[in-house]
Amino acid sequence: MTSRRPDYEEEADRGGGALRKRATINDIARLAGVSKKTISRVINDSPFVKVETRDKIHAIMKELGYRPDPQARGLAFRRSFLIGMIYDNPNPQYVVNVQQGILEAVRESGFELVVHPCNRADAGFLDQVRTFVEQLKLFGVVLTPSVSEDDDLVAILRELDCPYVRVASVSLDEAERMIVTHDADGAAEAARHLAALGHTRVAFISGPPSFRSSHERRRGLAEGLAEQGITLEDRYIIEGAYTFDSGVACARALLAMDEPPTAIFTGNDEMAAGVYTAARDAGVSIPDDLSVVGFDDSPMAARLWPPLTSVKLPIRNMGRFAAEKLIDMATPESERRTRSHQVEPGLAVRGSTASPR
Amino acid sequence: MTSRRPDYEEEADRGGGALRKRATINDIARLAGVSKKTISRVINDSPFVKVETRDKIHAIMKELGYRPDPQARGLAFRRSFLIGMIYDNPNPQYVVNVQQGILEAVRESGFELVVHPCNRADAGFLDQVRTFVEQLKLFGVVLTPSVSEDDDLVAILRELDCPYVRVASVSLDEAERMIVTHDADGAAEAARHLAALGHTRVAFISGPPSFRSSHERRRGLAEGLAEQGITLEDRYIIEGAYTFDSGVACARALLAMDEPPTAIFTGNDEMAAGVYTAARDAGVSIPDDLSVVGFDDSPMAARLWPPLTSVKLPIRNMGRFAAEKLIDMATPESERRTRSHQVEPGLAVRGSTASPR
DNA sequence: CACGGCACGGAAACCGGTGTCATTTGACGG
DNA sequence: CCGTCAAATGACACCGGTTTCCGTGCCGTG
Repeated sequence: MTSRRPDYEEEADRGGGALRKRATINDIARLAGVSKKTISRVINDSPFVKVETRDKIHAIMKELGYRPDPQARGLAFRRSFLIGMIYDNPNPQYVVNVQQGILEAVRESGFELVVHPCNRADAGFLDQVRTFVEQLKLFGVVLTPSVSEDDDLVAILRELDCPYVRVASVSLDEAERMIVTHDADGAAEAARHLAALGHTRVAFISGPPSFRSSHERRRGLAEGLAEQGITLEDRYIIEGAYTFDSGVACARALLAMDEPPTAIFTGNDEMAAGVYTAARDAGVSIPDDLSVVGFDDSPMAARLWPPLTSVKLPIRNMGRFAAEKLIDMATPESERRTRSHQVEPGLAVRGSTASPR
Repeated sequence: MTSRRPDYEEEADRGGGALRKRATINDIARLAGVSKKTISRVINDSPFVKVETRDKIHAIMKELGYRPDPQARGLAFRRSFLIGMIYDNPNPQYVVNVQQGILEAVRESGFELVVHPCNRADAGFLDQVRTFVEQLKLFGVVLTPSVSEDDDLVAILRELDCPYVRVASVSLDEAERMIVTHDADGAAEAARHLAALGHTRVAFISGPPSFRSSHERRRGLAEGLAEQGITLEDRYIIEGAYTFDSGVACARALLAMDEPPTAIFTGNDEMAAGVYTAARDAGVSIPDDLSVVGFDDSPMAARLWPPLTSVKLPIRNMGRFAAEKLIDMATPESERRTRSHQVEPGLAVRGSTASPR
């Protein structure tokens, strides 16, 4: 039973001094000459309040700078006004982008964002997430890969009656609860690009197999190449971890092969950066000796030299859209602004790809 | 009065189904055969409870998986169990690093982290932050540059009786509330490094003047150079914005000078990456024609080519230390593990610096 | 035997809102 | 003028804890 203890003092003068106490619902009720309940109705936009009454109450609220206490409301509602972001992605760049998007949507909504990293490999993973959601009585959560693919986790969220939106490379749930990134399509586009340049020995450095995206991106690549009559050979498929270091290691292995690939497609830009480093160490020139294509089109892609060709994913928008969907679940359909939440990958062609020698 | 409205339904069946209701303090009291008050005492680690009673109650709590409701406790305490991170840094890499550090400390403490970006240039900036802190009744906040340097903001936090820790380049408050990064020392070390290599025409691309660190880093650079009898000339000082694009623009301007600098020190690594791009466009080779030193030693520094020499700041630890200090404020001094929270900058020397021709 | 500190108990109020259900108000038809 | 019915509002318990303000055994001490 861990618990925050307020430096125990059973009955003591809690200092505090002359804090101008904030107005409460009772104050407003008294001043307006109505009951608490009516104030509550106004707070919650009940249609059963006379317009004049409502306006008058609004005026009083404004004058006193009154804002209902989220904690008290939450206690009664059995629900807080916090949105959670649950993630286990080893790539900080990805995380911060999604987060920015969520914050954009959250900022104008009155909710706040609680971030919660986790590790699916931990023994108590599910319990830990359950505790997080249950204790905070989260209003909803955004799940990013790979936790977004965890059906056990989703089952818990359903049990807890906690709304969620999953960001994933393929659809795993009702459309209402999904932001689908169609990774395979993006990878296929990269494949077509490489094939058009004349590459036939194409390698793939995947992310960890626990990420659905790893498989989707490989599948897309393989299918895109197959369209052009090219085979993605098993010997050219190697498993990374979505980290820079793993990219270096995998690229090293590929470049050391008797018949090394002429192009490497990586599961994300972090690993592509690793390929750059390994190539330099091996005296292999990009793009002359080796073409490289990344995935995500993170800010880093344009900063590398040569600038990295990369499958473009609107990661930030994905976060924004996910949060908007969540917030929409709380908005009456009538007031919901219809907005499109389609995510389509593209390909940003830069200097890291060229025809093989 | 913006407010989350639960799709109004005054009296409706809120679905929910057969949710196994969680145990409350009353259940525990009944089962333990004691009063609520005693349970409350146990929750808050009151010393006025017999050991056996406490153990027995703990056992019952454990069996029922009881966890006191933070919302209810918060309502009574007039305080939540959330820690806020307030930032306005334009560099996402910096933000995500601090955040990771905070999360490390927070994870094992029972608190949760709410992130709150903001913009000091906004008209309602102070009110907005006040609302954030007041509404959430934050347990405490971590302030990062440049909002950490805003005394008006701090005044509000004091008024709201909200504990805070400021991360800044110089001490601005009592030691208990500061994580000081001594940016000037780091910059001075970079200056000595460049001087030792024989550079005399050294330029500085600063961050925005609203960041104290911009001035500190310049000061440190100037002083370090002065030690070696070198002057940091005004014409070589140029103002960036801590962003990649600003780095490109500033470097372009510097390289176009009649007598361009032989070395550029940038306020952060993002801008250093911009210098790389501008140098390439101008046909200037790093480090042969131009030495570059960054600040932060972000992961990107090692990925650039040539790898970037950079002043090393333990950004992640800064976040961790800040959060630990905050949490310490809630821990009785007796139980506080004494830990050192010193931050010392260093210099990671890599391939982007060499003697001028 | 009086006294004081420890370890609790009990009832009620409180924190600041919401849900339930009853009651009042006003407009309208007869 | 009265009955009716929907609209508008109120009284009261409740959400899950904490605090207040007493009490009461129990035990050790002088």
